[in-house]
Amino acid sequence: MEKESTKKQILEAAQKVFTEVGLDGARMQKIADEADVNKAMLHYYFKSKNKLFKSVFRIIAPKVFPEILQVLNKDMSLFEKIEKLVDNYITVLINNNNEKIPLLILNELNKNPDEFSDIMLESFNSLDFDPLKELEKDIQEEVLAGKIRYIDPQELLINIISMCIFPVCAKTFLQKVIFKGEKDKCQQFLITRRETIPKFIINSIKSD
Amino acid sequence: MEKESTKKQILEAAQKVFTEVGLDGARMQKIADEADVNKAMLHYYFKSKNKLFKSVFRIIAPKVFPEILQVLNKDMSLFEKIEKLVDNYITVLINNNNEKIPLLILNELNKNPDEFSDIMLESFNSLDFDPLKELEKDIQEEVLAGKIRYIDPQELLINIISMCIFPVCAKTFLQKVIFKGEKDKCQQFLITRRETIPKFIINSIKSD
DNA sequence: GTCTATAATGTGATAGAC
DNA sequence: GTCTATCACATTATAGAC
Repeated sequence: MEKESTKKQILEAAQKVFTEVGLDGARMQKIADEADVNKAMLHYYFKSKNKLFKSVFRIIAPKVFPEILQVLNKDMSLFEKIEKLVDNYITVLINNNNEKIPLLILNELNKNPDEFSDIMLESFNSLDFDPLKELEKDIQEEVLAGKIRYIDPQELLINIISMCIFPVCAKTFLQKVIFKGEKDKCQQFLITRRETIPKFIINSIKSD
Repeated sequence: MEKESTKKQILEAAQKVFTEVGLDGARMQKIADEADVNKAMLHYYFKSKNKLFKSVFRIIAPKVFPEILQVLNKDMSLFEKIEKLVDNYITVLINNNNEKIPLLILNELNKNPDEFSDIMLESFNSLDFDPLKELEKDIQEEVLAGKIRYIDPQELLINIISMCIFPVCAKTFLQKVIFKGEKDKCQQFLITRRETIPKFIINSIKSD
């Protein structure tokens, strides 16, 4: 019988280290230290570094992608859905534990598509509805009601996600280059995006 | 006297390997093989792996950030500048040699801000004008002319960059999850963004 | 399940001949 | 400047006692 607490400690420590320095940069000893367990325990529970990473990946991947999209299946107007979707993203990504997750996922997906893109797809398919179909339906409705111009649902979704996620991935860059070292202003900017992003998007698609 | 061709071969091979697998994932032997030179040559010319990486970083960083912004200093209308800026980004990023550069930069900037953010800042400061000030001026003009609503220049610039760069970073993900494996459709989508992004932005800021 | 000790390997870096 | 040979070390992984 597994001791769940040890396993959980390892997974949490591993997530921390992997998000900080990536798969290649991570050291098993560092993870063991963070988890406050013996290094041999890592192999006892997860066999290898790669398998440990996969376990972490399976936990974090759905957080920043399909889970947040649940809101698109709710009983709301398109504009409300956009506001709530952005709100969810900013809330999740502002969290210190989560802000480095997107970059880690994009990276490992890029270096090893064969190994990881199926995991992403699985968690996407675990949704009990198709976000793009749902979005298309909402868009059609609002177009018919004369409230918005038509926009391709893929374009809309990708624009929303880009504007939510990219600035978080580029936080270090923004702080230094765009906000000239004023970290507070940068953080404030990211928080304010809860309002500015929906405004920017809705302005773009609403009928004149 | 240095033999320039060898040095150049190494830098090109290093860029290739580093963009593919990152700093930690890269192997000096692999770089030597790609450059078709002896591994000892890498140390002869660049002392260490870290210094080689820094040399590469100094070359690639300006490509995706300050160089492209030159267009903001041209004699064009705000709308024209937006169109040209997006066009430049898509052109550069569609190129196979460049598409993985943004992710590499964001990553190493994140893992080691102290070491790399100054390099980014230097290349930004090498511009002979301030892109944000210039953008602010253009925005003010168009607001006075009644052509657009006011938008914070930082917000505008970051939105543009987000929508140009993020989908390229997330290409593997988009291919698999959003475009269900249809790579051609995904590539077509990225190319079409030359037109859809400016349209999306201009629609958002123009006066009703 | 947990630990120590150690094997097995990979890898950045250098010395020294040419 | 270029090469071969090799060092020195870090790191994943495992064997085996408790």
